[in-house]
Amino acid sequence: MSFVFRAVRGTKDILPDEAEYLRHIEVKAREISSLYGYREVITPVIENRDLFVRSLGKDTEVIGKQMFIIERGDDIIALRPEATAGVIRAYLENNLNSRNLLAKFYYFGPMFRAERPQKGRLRQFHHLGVEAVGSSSPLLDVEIISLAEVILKNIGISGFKIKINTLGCVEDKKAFAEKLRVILGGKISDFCQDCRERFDRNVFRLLDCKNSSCKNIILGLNIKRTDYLCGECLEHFDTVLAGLKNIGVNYEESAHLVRGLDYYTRTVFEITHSELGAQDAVGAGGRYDNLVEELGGEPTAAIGFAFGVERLLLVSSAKCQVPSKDLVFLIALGKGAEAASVKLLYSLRQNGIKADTLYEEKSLKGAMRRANDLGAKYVLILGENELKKNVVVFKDMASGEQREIKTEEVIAELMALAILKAKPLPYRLKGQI
RNA sequence: GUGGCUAUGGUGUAAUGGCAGCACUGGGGACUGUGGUUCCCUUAGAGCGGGUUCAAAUCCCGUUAGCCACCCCA
Repeated sequence: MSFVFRAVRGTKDILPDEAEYLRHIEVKAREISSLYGYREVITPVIENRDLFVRSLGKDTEVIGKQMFIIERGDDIIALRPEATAGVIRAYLENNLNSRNLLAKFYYFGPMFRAERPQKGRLRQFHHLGVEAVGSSSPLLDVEIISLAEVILKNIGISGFKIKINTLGCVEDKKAFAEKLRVILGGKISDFCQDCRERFDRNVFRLLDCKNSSCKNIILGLNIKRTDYLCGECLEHFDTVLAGLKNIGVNYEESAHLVRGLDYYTRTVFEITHSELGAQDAVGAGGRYDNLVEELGGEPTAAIGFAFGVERLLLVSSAKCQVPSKDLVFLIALGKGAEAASVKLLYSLRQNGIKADTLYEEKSLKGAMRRANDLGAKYVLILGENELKKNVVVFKDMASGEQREIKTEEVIAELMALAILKAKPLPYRLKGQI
């Protein structure tokens, strides 16, 4: 083949089969989020770069290496690597905080990170997430985690695992980081190269290093939550766990679970799926009680999570049936029948019946084969013979039975078939049957 | 970002330096205006750029992309 353009590195086309499934996930998630009282917010894909630097943390990898930057004059704009910062920006900019109510949002959209692509890791991918801004109640932590679980179950995904931990409030985090640096500082030469680099950037990361000798050192230190969390944070976490048990959410406590974005505080969680390989988190989230203040608002507690939609798509147990309307396939035979069949085709659609036809000249056999391939429920055949008699042939593909129906009665007869779920469109074309 | 593996019709694959083959899909036919099964015919291929060789899908270098692990994260 000659030269063809290709999708840029790390991006991919979502073709109809997959798109249909993606939208199915989206619709389900919307439905359920709405049941939980969340409403959609649509924020721009581009934001001021500093918004992300401020919220995610300047030393994080996402900020340091992975942002797509657009410079225009003096403006430095970034393609959003995640949505939470933008949602909080919108919340403050539009004074949604002024009513002093809990604000509950959900969102769906593309995110961008210039990472090296891998399975489950794209440069443009989609997040489906929720944020609840304005309460530090542990019941809200429970609600958010439950919501994540309910969405997964309702889109037919099983085999996932919810891991949960608490990082403590900002003061706790700060104190713990200092303490860790003191404890680990002396032994830093025993750690792997990666850990030595992480020591300054994000010392918590040493706690979940996969290197076995690092792991052993950490385990040997026997670090307990009670050593570094304040009473309030401990109580908060206990209430969250009790709340999850109360409504039957299965989780796994993971003392070493940490997050790579600076804004997280207190409860953090991650949902993993074993079918995914190295990039095994299908979703993650947590509290960020400090972020609203960090972005210029009053101190306001908040929590949220996001799913990686493409990762949900990779989970094979998720490949459930997407319901779709049954198709009526119209076959016109010969030039003489063309005008009448076009009229019939448009009338079917006007009446809410999913209908299609063949635009290329084909033998009846070829046309039938196509109807079969498309999974047509019924076939209508309109040729010279039928035209003369003012009828169409109506064939049920499953039973193979067929009969003639008077042209003026076709629409009414088809609409009476409940299986087609026909609902006429409100705007009517002229001259239909 | 680091290390590694891979790249053959639309798809999945075979051929270890010597005629690019198979299956599926697509198109046509057997079956004149009736689909699914079966059978027959048929279209279509080496990511890109160099090099070695009489000869390269095969060996070498570069590049691009995908994948795996790390890193990071959803």
